[in-house]
Amino acid sequence: MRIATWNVNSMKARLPTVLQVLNDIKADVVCLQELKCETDAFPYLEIEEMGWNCAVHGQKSYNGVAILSKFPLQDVTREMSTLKDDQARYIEATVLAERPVRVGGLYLPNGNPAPGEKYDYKLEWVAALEDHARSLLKAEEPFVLCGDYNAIPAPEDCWDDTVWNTDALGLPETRAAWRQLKHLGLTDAFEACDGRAHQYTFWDYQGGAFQKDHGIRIDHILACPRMTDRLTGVEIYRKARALEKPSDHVPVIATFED
DNA sequence: ATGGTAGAAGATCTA
Repeated sequence: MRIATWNVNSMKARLPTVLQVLNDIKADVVCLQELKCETDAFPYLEIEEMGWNCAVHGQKSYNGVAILSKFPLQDVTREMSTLKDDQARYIEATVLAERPVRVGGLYLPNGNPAPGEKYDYKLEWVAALEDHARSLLKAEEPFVLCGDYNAIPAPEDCWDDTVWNTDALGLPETRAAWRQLKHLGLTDAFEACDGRAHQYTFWDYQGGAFQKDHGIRIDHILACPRMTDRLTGVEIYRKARALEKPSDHVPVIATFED
C-alpha cells in the first residue's frame, strides 16, 4: 500500500490541482495539511466522488488537516492524547487495509520567529508528539506519522544551511527534537529508502526558489518498526511543484508491502 | 530599494 503526505496550502485555492495530483500519485492513503478551511467547508463531494473516505479536522484561515483513504477509516481522533491544542494540527485514524494501520497526519508549528513564543509552542508541540508516539509504540499497533514537520533534519536537507540553521526549521534545537523522535525507534522513510542529499519537499513562492532549486526537506513519513519492515520505497513527487497554481510543498509517498 | 509570493481575511497575519 502507498501512503502519502502533502501540505496543500489551502483546499479551496488548490482543489483542481489536488484532484489532479491525487489521480497521478495513486496512493491508498493521503494525509493533507494546511487545508485553511473549516471542517464543513471541506470539498467532500468532489473527493468522495473519486473513491476516497475522508476524515477532516478543519479550522478557519489557518492549519487544518485531513486523512483520505481508499480503505474504510475507523476510530478517528482529532487530538494527540498528550496536548490540548486550539489549533487544528493533528488527526489520526485506523486504515482498514488487509492489515490495518494507524495513520497520524500532523502539521507541526513553523515556530518562527525564534526565539519567542511561537518557537516555544513548536517545542512544546514536538515534545507532545514524542510522548504520543511513545504511547503508540506501547500499544503495539502498526502505525505511521505523516506530515509537515517544519523540521529540516540535517544540513544536506536544504540548499544552503547557512541560511537555514538560524531559522526555526533548522535550528540545532529543532534538529535535536527530530532526532529524539526518531530515537524512540521510528524510521524516516525517505532516509531508509533513498537518503540522497538535497532532495526537497518545499520551495518558497518567493524569488524563483523552485527554478533555482532552493528547497528544503520538511515533509516526512515516520514508520514504526513493523511498518519499516514492510517499507519498499519512497518517492518525492516533485512534478507537483511545476503545475499551475502549485502548493509550495509536494507530496511524499511511501510504499509498504501489503 | 527595508523590497519579494501566496492565501485568507478584511485593511494584516501566517508561512
